[in-house]
Amino acid sequence: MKDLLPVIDYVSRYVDLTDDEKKHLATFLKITKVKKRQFIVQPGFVCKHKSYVVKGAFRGYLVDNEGKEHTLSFAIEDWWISDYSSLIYQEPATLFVEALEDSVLIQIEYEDEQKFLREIPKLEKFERIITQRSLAFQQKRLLSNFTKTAEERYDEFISKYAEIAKRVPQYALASYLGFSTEYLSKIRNRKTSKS
Amino acid sequence: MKDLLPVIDYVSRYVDLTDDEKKHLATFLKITKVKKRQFIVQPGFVCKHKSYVVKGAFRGYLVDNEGKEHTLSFAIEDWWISDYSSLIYQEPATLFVEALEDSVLIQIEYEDEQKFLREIPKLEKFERIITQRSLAFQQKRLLSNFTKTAEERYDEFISKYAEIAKRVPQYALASYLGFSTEYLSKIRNRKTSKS
DNA sequence: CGAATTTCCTAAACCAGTTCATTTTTATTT
DNA sequence: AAATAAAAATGAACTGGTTTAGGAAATTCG
Repeated sequence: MKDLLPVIDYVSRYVDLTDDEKKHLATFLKITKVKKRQFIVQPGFVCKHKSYVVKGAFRGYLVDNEGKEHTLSFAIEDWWISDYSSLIYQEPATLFVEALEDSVLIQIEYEDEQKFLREIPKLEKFERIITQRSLAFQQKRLLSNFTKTAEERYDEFISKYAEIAKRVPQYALASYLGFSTEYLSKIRNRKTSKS
Repeated sequence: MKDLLPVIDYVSRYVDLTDDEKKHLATFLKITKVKKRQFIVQPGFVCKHKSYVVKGAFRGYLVDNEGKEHTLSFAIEDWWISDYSSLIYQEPATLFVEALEDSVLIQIEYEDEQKFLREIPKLEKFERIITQRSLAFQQKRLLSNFTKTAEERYDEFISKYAEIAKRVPQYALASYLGFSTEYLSKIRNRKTSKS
């Protein structure tokens, strides 16, 4: 139970749970350890879990027809990650979700989640709120892609998510921001020569 | 009540409501008529409603620093529209939401929604599900922007949303797909000269 | 440790999509 | 039906970001 506290606490930020409810919720959680470069989601397989990062770093990405990678999301400590589409529709994933470091996760299985949403209706509210926030976040990202240049998006990311930028490889960052690694080098070069 | 049925039916697709609950929900809904070119959301003002389109067409867009427009969403009959960020955080909107035709809406006020979510907890589930679906949709759109060329995105949109493509102005469609109107003309030209 | 693999950087040619300036077509209003 | 405004088209010059191809660092792992 003690190891599962991070998720219990996370949920408690959004809804008040009784001790019984916390214990009940805990029975649905399980700890998973993964090594660097290991996949927790792969295209073709239905995504079975929603994962909370206790320790480590992850990256969710798609490989397109030309073999190019496009990063959809990162997750470090206290973030969640999965192939959202695959999870909610329980259809084969299109994304890879890969550990960028040796990591520790707390996972919730899809079927279990459906079960406890029925048993603890309060958690519906939790789900609704965090989904709404993800949606608002995604909307901002889409707009940022439309309205800003590559360099502006880079600057924005560095200032908002310095910690993530430090920990993930640069090709991953470039593919998250929507441009090539070569161009990222160019940007960085421009900056260091300026200052 | 009869005029409000479209929304009651919409909600009923996702959760089972008793007749009493339906009546209760109906008390929170109101019909609004708007003329073409009228705004239902404007930057600087807090977005107060979530709107369901009974009749007509809308477009949600942002105007960036250079004065360029970027369309985030369209809505025709049986779709919802609002400035989602502004609504859930109750902070000033960044988007315009404008009627593209004379239209009829059913609106839910923010405070009322908070109230009925408390009074009819079943509706939390409804909210969760539709928000999850919007999120999955947005994710696909982001990926499509990353992985596909302008022309591919155009083709995809035409085949998935023929009805919308027919009804909205082309500059709106171009700014939704993330390129200039001039380029959209070019694409269309390429197509007609081919066939 | 040392070899292999992964990651990062550089530079020149190139192209998808933009910008600018002007014209034609289509809606809207009186 | 004319007048005006809004939307769509066209073409030439341009640019932000890609591609290709190479070499230099940095990690990983036996």
